[in-house]
Amino acid sequence: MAGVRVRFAPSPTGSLHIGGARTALFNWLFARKNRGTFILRLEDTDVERNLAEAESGILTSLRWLGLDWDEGPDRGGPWGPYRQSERLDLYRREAERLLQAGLAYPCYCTPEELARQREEARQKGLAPRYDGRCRHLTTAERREREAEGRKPALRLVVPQEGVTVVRDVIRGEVSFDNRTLDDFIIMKSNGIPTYNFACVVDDSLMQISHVIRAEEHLSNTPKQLLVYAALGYEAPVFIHVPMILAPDRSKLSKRHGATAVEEFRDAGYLPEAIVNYLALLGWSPGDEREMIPLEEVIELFSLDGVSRSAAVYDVKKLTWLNAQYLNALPSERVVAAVLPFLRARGFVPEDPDAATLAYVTEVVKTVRSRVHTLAELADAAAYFFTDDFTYEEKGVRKFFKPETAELLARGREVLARVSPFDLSTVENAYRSLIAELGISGGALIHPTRLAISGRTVGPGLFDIMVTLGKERCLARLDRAIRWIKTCAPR
RNA sequence: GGCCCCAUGGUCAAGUGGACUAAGACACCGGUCUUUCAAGCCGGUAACCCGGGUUCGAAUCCCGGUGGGGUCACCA
Repeated sequence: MAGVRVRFAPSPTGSLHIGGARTALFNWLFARKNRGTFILRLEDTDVERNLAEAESGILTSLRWLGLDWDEGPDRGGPWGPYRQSERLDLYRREAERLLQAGLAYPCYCTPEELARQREEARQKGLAPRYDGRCRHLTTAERREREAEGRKPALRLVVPQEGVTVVRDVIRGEVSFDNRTLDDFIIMKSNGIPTYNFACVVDDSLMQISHVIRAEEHLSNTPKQLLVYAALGYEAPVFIHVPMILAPDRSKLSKRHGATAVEEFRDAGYLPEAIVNYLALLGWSPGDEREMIPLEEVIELFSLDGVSRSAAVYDVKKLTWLNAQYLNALPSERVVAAVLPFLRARGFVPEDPDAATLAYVTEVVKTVRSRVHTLAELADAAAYFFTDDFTYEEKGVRKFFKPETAELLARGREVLARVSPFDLSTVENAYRSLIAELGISGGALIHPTRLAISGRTVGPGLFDIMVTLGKERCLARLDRAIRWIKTCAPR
């Protein structure tokens, strides 16, 4: 497909949530698949709701997910600027054209008056549409209102008959009776355009070829089509993708727990897993795999595979996929990702040296198959970084008997002589001791695990030992022996 | 409420008139492996919203109903 130009156009009123991320992803995939251009545009025309930090938060989330844009507010591009608040003169120019052509007109009704009109209509059981009362004001009447100091909003002249047909790649032709539409506002009285106007002006001027957005915008599309027609611009191809719903089947919102990309990041999810999961929500490559490398997703991506029905997102599946990635990704990648979590817990310094990094790598390899998130990984690995841990109470009851001290002392003795301190040598030595003592493996292994990790569950004991290193193992055994002698329950 | 979209297990989904006794995955349940917990492996429970058509034949096409969702702002 030649000349594909798509855009993701969030408004900086909050953080990027997974629904927005999925829309951005589909746009990005479509652009990359078709060697097109992915544009980021900020729709910051709502002065009231704009949040100062929101813009950088959204950009950060997008970058973190790996969804890079070719044109955008931070890097410019041939059709900029890419912030609507910086394009006001463009909208005014286009609005003026419409006004001159008689395709738009000033409306002097105040928001209060409009609210009252809507209320009245509702009382009568009518649709709350604007009745067009300012449409045929004479020049004198307009002047009169201007004299009162009224600042007009601008409305589009909408035909009161016929139908507007939206041609959507996924949904086919969707018809809207023009009588269900009204003369909607395109420029607010403060000189700032409304969404349906700014969006069309920008998509036209920025040469957008395909508008890929969530289905909630489907009913906006006939209005926008009317704007395209009035402006004399050709409409792009529309693709309304299914929405992502919360587990209770309602629209995603803050009260549904973690929904923002940064929340998932902070909870220890990998961008690889999130992107993979999101790609599969509302789209299917047609094969049976769940884990698909991004490069392949790009290759396989097609609008044909996008479904029509809304999808409920399932954190459990995301979590499962995250665990899959934790195990499949190169360990260096996992190390890099887990470092912030280790720093936050004070386990590694701000700027770890090569030896520390090598150690973290071993820890990651030892622990990663039994956790689902980076946060869990860091917690599960705590005893690899600090000697300051307590013994799990139920473990103490079960495995730390007075006579255990002697058992651990024997283990320590054997361990002290082990060389080299590698997996097979350590295991062979310990197993020999077990055989010699004529006890079950668990009888020695469980107390030892508790002694060196403080826990009753975790990686294989010998893996822990080797990763931890001889000195720390011996020290911890000594400490446990002392502890049992002084505080073990009788 | 008007308008619009949608409808396969709890969830994501394959399926485009016969190969459907309906795939796969998550979750759940069992088993297996094991020093524990995971992971892995093996197995199991579980779905075509309902009613009419069309057709030799319908999960698949049509109509109606029901259900869910979206949208009706000087928000985007």
